Amino acid sequence: MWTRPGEECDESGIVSTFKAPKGTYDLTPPDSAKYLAVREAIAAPLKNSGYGYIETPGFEDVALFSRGVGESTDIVTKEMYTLTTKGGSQLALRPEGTASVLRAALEANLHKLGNLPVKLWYSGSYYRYERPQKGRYRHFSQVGAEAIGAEDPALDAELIILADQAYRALGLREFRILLNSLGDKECRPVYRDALQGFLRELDLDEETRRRIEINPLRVLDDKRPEVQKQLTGAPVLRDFLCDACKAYHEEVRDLLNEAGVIYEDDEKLVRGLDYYTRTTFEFVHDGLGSQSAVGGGGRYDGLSEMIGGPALPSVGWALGVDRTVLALEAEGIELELPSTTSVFAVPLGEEARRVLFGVVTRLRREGVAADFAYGGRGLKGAMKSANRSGARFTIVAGERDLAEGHVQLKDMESGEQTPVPVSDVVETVRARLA
RNA sequence: GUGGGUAUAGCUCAGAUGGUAGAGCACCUGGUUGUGGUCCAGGAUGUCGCGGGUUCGAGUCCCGUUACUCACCCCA
Repeated sequence: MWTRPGEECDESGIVSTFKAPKGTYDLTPPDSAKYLAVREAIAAPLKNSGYGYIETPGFEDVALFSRGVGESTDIVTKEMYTLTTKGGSQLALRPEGTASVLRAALEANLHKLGNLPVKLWYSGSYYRYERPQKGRYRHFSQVGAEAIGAEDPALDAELIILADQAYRALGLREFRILLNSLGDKECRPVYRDALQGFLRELDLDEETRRRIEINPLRVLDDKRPEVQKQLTGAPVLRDFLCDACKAYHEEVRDLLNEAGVIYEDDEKLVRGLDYYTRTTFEFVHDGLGSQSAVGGGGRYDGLSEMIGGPALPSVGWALGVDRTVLALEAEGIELELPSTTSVFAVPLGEEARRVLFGVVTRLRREGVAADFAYGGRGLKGAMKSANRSGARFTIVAGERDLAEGHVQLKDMESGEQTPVPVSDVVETVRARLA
């Protein structure tokens, strides 16, 4: 029994090929460039608005998530990748970013350095054990932002405005912003009771009835028509908001209006993480199929205390990188990514090889993106590589040219080729690229 | 966890009623012994997902299995 590279045999002799694990995928060139650009586009407005970069481990104590995200959520009860270390610690691959970032900020005492709110942004991989489908993967990528330690409607508005700005900068137009307030620890429990009373009278399956007792607000989100039909006339959270929550929410809405950000009030928007209070919002895109949320977030005034910290009212969001890329594709948007290579060198023969390799090295040291025809292909093949590289210029040289002390500099757009002395190549190229 | 769909060349896919595989794109070679992108001519490529069954004969029919995919659920 033999195998090809990337294949292995099991004991029965069956050949299998290694593949990315279920629900994951690899980012490879050229598509990977799009993901980098999306991450950068989302991060840019944050960097420009006082948010500092934070990076936390890919795994945390399980209890951080079960206490933070919430025991009643599917994320914690069904979707975490958990493991026990050799030392007996219970860890989980992070299913979301907020709890980790807050934990790290508390641990580093960032909130004691003065200057609240602490504004942070991050970018990384997250893991949830779910049945994969379009836009939903077991390993996914988010860029997030958190503003910790201030209760100020302008902060809620700022974050929504920055996300809106990021999406618009990417060229997205067909996304919608859904906005709601979930109330606080004063008014939400009253609403919860009223809603439970209403829901218990309905004809629902067992699973949903269980949800009524654990997290009744999420029943409002059920997509099944037979459920939605019964929900007409359900008590609406808006009617239960206390005066403080109402005023806060109105202020957020006013600020968004003044900023010209278009949003929709959606009193059924609840979101699946337990820590949210007051402002919640979601960015949805209708071109993605079932997984329409490209980003979401909200205020989480109680989370810090839930994980053992002081009272630190905070607000944040996370945007899905994978889903944002899907949204771009759905709108047919091609990002204008600059060519990665400016100059491509094609040597003919051994001596030219050494000379041009030196030229390429000098170009790179001068900050010019340059590449080289490796592997000894023929001239034709090397020119093909030059063309594929997207380089504006190709440098060709063989014995004939070197004998005269120059190389051929070819403009790949016009096809024009001119001899340039070897000693002047770097300067000439820099001048013509400028 | 529950349901549906799909699986043929590197990619996208065609192969009514069973008769042992095709297109477009991509790739390679030549036209141009030192020049890409256009054009012309030519060329290579498949255990038809895997295992079993029916049949003289299976890419095609039946059973099983795996993978992928979409939707429910959940969410970024």
